[in-house]
Amino acid sequence: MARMSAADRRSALIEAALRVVSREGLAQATTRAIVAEAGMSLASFHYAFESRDELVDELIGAVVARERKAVAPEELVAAAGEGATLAELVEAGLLRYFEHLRADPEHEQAMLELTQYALRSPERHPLAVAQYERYAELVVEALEAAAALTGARWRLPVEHVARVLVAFTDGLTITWLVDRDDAAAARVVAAAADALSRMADPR
Amino acid sequence: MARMSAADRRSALIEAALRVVSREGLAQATTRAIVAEAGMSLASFHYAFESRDELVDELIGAVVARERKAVAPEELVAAAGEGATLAELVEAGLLRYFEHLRADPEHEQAMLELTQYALRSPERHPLAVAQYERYAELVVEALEAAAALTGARWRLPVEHVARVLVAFTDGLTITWLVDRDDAAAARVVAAAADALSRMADPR
DNA sequence: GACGAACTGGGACAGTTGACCCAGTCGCCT
DNA sequence: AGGCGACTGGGTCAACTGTCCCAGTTCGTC
Repeated sequence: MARMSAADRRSALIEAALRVVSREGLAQATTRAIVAEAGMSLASFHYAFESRDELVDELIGAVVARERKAVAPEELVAAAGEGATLAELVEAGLLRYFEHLRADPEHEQAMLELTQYALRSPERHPLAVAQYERYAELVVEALEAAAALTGARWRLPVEHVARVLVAFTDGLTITWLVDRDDAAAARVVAAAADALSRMADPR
Repeated sequence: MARMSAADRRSALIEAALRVVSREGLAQATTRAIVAEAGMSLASFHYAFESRDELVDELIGAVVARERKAVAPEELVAAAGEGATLAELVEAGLLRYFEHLRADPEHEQAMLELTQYALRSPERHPLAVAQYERYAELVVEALEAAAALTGARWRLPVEHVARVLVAFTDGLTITWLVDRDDAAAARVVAAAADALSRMADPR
């Protein structure tokens, strides 16, 4: 392996770890599997990280930090049409997320596993909380943009609406990962969009 | 350890395994941890089961089979009041589930972990599918009873409605396990009940 | 009470895993 | 060019885990 700085090595290992976790699950993401994926020796691992636990913690932090807006509101308007209602916009956004899930199911499965892992120990629980706060944050932006675009007003604090949407999204994710039923997922999306849009007053 | 039949031993081990998984997670549910919980020796384990994998598969089957109606419709009527609407009944049912979740979060977390474990290997995927089919089945019964009690009629096949409700329930579960925010959970419940009840025509 | 089969306990073993150590090599700075 | 600190590779270790074996014990049946 070529020489690289400790910082580069850390991120290379984190990338490799994410690939291993996605492909084979967290339990199979041993130090050896990760360094093999990254093409390094075991010593490099412990040169860059104190322990496997430290890497997993960083991995969670990294995936959370990288989580990007799945939806740019402008695109949604393009997708949903010019005079789209709030419900239509929300539905278009959920469908966008669903496409993302279908394109890379293993990634979402990895996220779920990382959440569960974090939930298992008190000192890591905050990582899971941060992960979901990040989700909520992204959703808040989207919901505000959607309301602005349609002239609607959220009747509840938008953070509350976002939290509900995050829950719906999670349910959609798990159930689809289990049954891979696209039509059923579409019904969840429609119901969620309907419920969500009722939390706002139209313009 | 007293003598017991292989069948008794199998179920005792499965019970013990469920306790270990709930308390410490699937990864920590080693053969030794399980027999310690059951108060047996390691040899008894492999006398009763071919392998740890076999036990885990049986465990999934067992928890799925044991999954009982969380809600008896009559109780819900009592809880929601005599002239309750469909939406109120659905909400009462969801709240009943939520109380169950609050009373034993570790159990629901264990169920989630078992699902994810099953999702990870093709030959076990059907176990997860069966698990969710069982959930849907229970929900179907409840939804039909609720519709009958209020004289409402589901506009979609009730199986479709059930699948949506299962997804909402999962989302509620995960997000609450993460943030333990009861008020936020109540909002999810209300939104879900609203969305669901719109899938029916009132009497 | 004797007998065979069912059952049990303790120990053993090989494979895996996280961690680490040390001798060596490389790249940068002076 | 030389030196020093950063980095690397390979080997090693103890702990843990799943599995298995075997000598012994206990139970139901005759």
